[in-house]
Parts: sequence; C-alpha cells; structure tokens
Amino acid sequence: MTTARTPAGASPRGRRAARSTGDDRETAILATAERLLEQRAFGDISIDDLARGAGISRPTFYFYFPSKDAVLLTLLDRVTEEADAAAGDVLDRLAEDPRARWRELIHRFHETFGAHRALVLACAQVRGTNAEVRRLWAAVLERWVQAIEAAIEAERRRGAAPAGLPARDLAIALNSMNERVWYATFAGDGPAVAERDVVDVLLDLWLAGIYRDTTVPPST
Amino acid sequence: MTTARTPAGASPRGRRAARSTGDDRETAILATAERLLEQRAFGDISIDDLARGAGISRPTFYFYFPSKDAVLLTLLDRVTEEADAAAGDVLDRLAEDPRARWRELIHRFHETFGAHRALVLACAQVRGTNAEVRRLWAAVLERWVQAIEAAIEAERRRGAAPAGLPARDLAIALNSMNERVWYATFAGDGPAVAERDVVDVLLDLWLAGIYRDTTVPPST
DNA sequence: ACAGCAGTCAACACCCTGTCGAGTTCCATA
DNA sequence: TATGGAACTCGACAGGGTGTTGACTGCTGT
Repeated sequence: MTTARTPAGASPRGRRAARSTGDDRETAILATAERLLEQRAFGDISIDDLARGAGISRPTFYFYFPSKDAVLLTLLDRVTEEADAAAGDVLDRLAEDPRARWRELIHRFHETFGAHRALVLACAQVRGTNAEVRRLWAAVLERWVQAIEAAIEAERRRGAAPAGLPARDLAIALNSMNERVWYATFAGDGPAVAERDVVDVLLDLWLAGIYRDTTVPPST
Repeated sequence: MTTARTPAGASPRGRRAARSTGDDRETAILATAERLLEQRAFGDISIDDLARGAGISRPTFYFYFPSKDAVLLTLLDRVTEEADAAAGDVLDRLAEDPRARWRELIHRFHETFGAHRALVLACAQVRGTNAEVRRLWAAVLERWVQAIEAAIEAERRRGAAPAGLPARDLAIALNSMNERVWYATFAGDGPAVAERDVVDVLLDLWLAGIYRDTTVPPST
C-alpha cells in the first residue's frame, strides 16, 4: 500500500484550475484532516472519513486530491512555510547577542511545531512509508541545514566560534537532534524532555556544539 | 490495520510450546523477512510474501506469528540485544580514558545498527504506525538513556564533567541525536553525515555536551 | 439552445488482512 | 495396535480500504 501513484507533475497539488465552490471543498478537506489528526493517527483516517467530513463522497475526494498523502503534504507545506516565516532573519542578527538569538530561533520553531503537533507527528510517522512526504521533508531540512551551516561559518569567521567539525555536519547533527527531541516531547511516548524545558535543553547543546571549548579530562 | 491483536502474554512471540519442524518454519519466516527487507520497504511486503518465502500458505503464517508486525518485533528484539551485548561494560570504564571509551560506545552501536540497517530502517518507519514497535523501542531507549544518565552523573561525581543540564535531559538529547543522525545516514535521503564521519561527529557533540565549558561570546 | 467544463457519485475491480473450519500427520499412551 | 490429541496446514470466506470508470447535474458563455 501507500506506494503513491501520484502523478508528481501538476502545478499546485493535484488540483486543476480552481473555481468557486471547489475551493471551499478543498479547504473543507484540509480542515477535516487537521481536525481528525488531533483525534487519531493518520493511518486510522480513511479517505472516506476525509470525504464525509468535508461533506462529499469518496470519489469526489479524488477530484481534489490524488491521495490521502497529498492532503498531508499540503498541510505540511503550510507549516514549514509558517516555520520559515517565524524564523525570520534571526540568523542574520546573531552578532547582536548569540545566546539570545539562538534561543529565539529554537524557541520560534518550537512554538510553530507545537501549535501543529498533531500534524507534525503525523508527518514524521508517514515519512517512513511515503516517498513524497520524505522528499518534501528532506528538501525543507536541507534548507534549514544550509542556513544553520552558513550561520555557524559566519560565527567562526567573526571569531566568535572556534573551528571544529565541518559546519555542515554540525548543522545536520543539531537539526537532527532537535527534530527527534521534539518528536519525543510531542508524542509523549518513550523517554522525552519535558515540554517546558525542551527549548533550553536544545539551546544548551547547540551552544556547546557551536561555541564549545571542550576539555576532555585525561586518562587516570 | 496494525492495531495488533497480539496476546501480549505468552512466552516467545505468539508460538506455543515449539517442536521440531515448527522451529524451522519460524526461522524461515524470520529469514525471509530480513532478506525481503533489504529489497523493499516493510509496507510493500505482504504477509503472503513472507509466507511464500518460507514455503507455507498465508493462513499458516498466522500459526507462527499473529501479524506482520510481530515478525519485525522479533527481529528488533534480537538487534537490540546484540547492541546491548556490543556496548558491554564500556560505561563502567569511562575513567580509564573518557574520550576513547565514549568513542568505543558510539562506534559499537554504529557497527551493530549498520550491520542490520535494513531492519533498523524498517523499525524506524513502522514505529510511527505500530504501537507495539513503538513500545518496544521506547523501552529499549529508556534503558540506554538511564545507562548514559548514570554514566554522566558518575563523571560529574568524580569531577571529570561539569554540572549543567539535568543528566537525564542530556542523555535523552544525545541519544535522540544519535538515533536521528544514524537514520539519515543509513537511509541516505535528506541531509546526512557521511557514514565514515558519523561516529566522530556524534562523539564530538557528546563530548561537547558532557564535558563542555562553553563560553558564548558577549554581545557586540 | 447548446457546447463544455466544474463538480458529483454509484458501482466496480482489486488487493490485503484476519478468521474459521476442515483436514493431515505423528506420537504417546491405553 | 488403536486411538486421542496436539502440532501443523490450507481453502474459502468476510470485511475493509484504495483507486477508477462512466454517467449525471447544473452553471456559464456564445
């Protein structure tokens, strides 16, 4: 299942031109998906549920979206855009006050994801089985990694951060950590950092990784 | 689907007493699963594939395992045991040479997971949709987190590591980072650290997090 | 008045899961 | 040496999900 038969072409996401009432339906599907996601897992939501929730029949659903996954993809697109917007130009203002700016960055991502945790959780879960979600997430992550990498390099260039790991590897590791830690915190299964602490825990490790001056004690 | 009907009781995994030929079949199913996983995603393997691969019919499969997921669970059990064994008592010998020991720990996990990457990848993917895999993984992670937490506290007690984040939060974050970074490296989609560098990148951040003496530069 | 397109859905074909009940084989004991 | 039961096997079925087809409705511009 889930092998995705999506055409992959097409401009927006599977829809044709877009006219009057059609937009409402599309919106209704999206809204239904987001609502249902707060109640049960993505895998337990059928296309029929989405269709009925939007007041249409199952075949009609396919008029608006090529698959259930495409709905999630559209929703994910939105959230990542929101996160990008929330991040804003924080990285360009690191020199002002590095600790405060890094914290601001992490905090804003936390807020954005936290506001859509059901969706974020669903995406993380589906990423495993759906190539499109995986691709989109990979692309988004790549953008963020590059931004962080550039910021780290800038900090090194101005002498604020010491040389060390390749900035890209560092950026990947830190982003990966955040992703997984947030997932655990939001999902609430397995060991997780308490939600009120998570920003500071992550910040601490980002600062340690970027500005560290580690002294590993010698052997005894 | 995937709601898992597993009795949750019973000793091995879904089987009764265990006799001659039955063990062969069970082994064959497991072997088929591991083989097929190297070729396609878990979701694209049907119970029929597993059954045919083991030379039995689909209904007969159910005699040995209650579901497809149970097969994965059994396989996962094995690998985590292997990883535990590989880790050995490294954490008890940190004082000998912290950097070398931590590296050894990370390296051994890397080796173990790397040797079963198809399986590990499948579990990570299925964790999203299967409660049993999620539970097992959470339990395993909890053990590891506690071990790391204890080791960090021991390092602090002997004055080798400075106080800082609660040891548990630090342990969770570091373990999470490893998990996600390994996943990306093995999966090969999205931004990832090169396989030959991954142990050193992770080590670097572990040391930075545990032994750091970070000095974030003041505002300009 | 009518061509054409957005929008709609009943009905169908297909695939996968899990179960039921009727076997088979084989061995331990009466 | 029977015979009863446990281990083991599978054909056939029920149920539920997906994606597609083809016919239908109603509006809109000419």
